[in-house]
Amino acid sequence: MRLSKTSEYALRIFSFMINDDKQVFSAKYLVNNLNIPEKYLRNLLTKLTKFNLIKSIKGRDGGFVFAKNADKITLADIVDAVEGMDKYEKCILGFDYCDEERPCALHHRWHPLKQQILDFLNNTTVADLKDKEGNLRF
Amino acid sequence: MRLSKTSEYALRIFSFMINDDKQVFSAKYLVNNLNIPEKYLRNLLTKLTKFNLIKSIKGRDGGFVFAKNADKITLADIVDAVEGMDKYEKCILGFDYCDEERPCALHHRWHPLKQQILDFLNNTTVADLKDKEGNLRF
DNA sequence: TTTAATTTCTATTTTGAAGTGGAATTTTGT
DNA sequence: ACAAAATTCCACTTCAAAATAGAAATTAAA
Ligand code: SF4
Ligand code: SF4
Repeated sequence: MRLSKTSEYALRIFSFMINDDKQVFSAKYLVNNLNIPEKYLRNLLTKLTKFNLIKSIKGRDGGFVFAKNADKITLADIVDAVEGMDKYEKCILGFDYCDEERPCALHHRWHPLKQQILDFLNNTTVADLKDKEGNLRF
Repeated sequence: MRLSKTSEYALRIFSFMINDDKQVFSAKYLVNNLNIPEKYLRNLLTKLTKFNLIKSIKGRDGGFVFAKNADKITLADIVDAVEGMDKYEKCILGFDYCDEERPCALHHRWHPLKQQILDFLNNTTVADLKDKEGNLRF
């Protein structure tokens, strides 16, 4: 699998937030803890805000909080906001259209696997990223 | 899944070749049948030649043929030649390293799926792309 | 031997993702 | 009111993938 780098960044932001005790996460705090270029991370946070995945609190002692409950934010939501999910729903051979009636030679082998990937992205939520054993990395 | 566009092109080349009766495929013939920019396709063909997946026959009436039996060419071989398989073996969160002892929060859910994808790429060969029902698209 | 049909080489341009820079704006604590 | 701490906005740069361009080299048919 190959998500865009920006999607990886975004997932790591949520993975970090759900596993940290803080309530409000300032950009500075995230910069210090995630290994992401400062400016790029700040832009990304703004972007995620616009897609209503996180909320921003401006001004002193401000920062970012989840915009909704963590179990309502799926990985697909995040990827979709950042780079769009379209690519992942399309053909592996890059054809313009896809006719289920007359599929390409890879269809039978690829389709079930692709479906599993989409299910994974659609059904895994940020809440699922919470470390329950206190042993994980994020 | 998201292969690079160039990998998609490459897969389509092989998918087309295995399903066409011709023995030798000139670049011109491929250009006419695959929807790929001419110059880009030509460059790609020489690249695939260098990786010994196809062989080139120069001069008049020349073209390209499989360099080995189609069931010895895996999808992973093709992707690896074109863009490298590294990315697909790495972490979904983009961490620099991956410690199996202390994995990230997604590991348990993602790893089996990733393994299936790698198996798919490693075990599917060009021969598998052959249309046996005379009904497929390529 | 000539010629036409090919592949090959080297270089450049375009495009979109990733990354950077700095000023403007908002809000809260004091 | 003031200043500090934060987000937001707009513009620019860098980098790699994708696409393009044209000349050179190779070969076999006629
Ligand atoms: S037929 Fe299936 S595998 Fe082939 S391009 Fe369409 S969706 Fe993809
Ligand atoms: S722990 Fe597993 S899922 Fe997480 S980065 Fe490593 S390989 Fe990927």
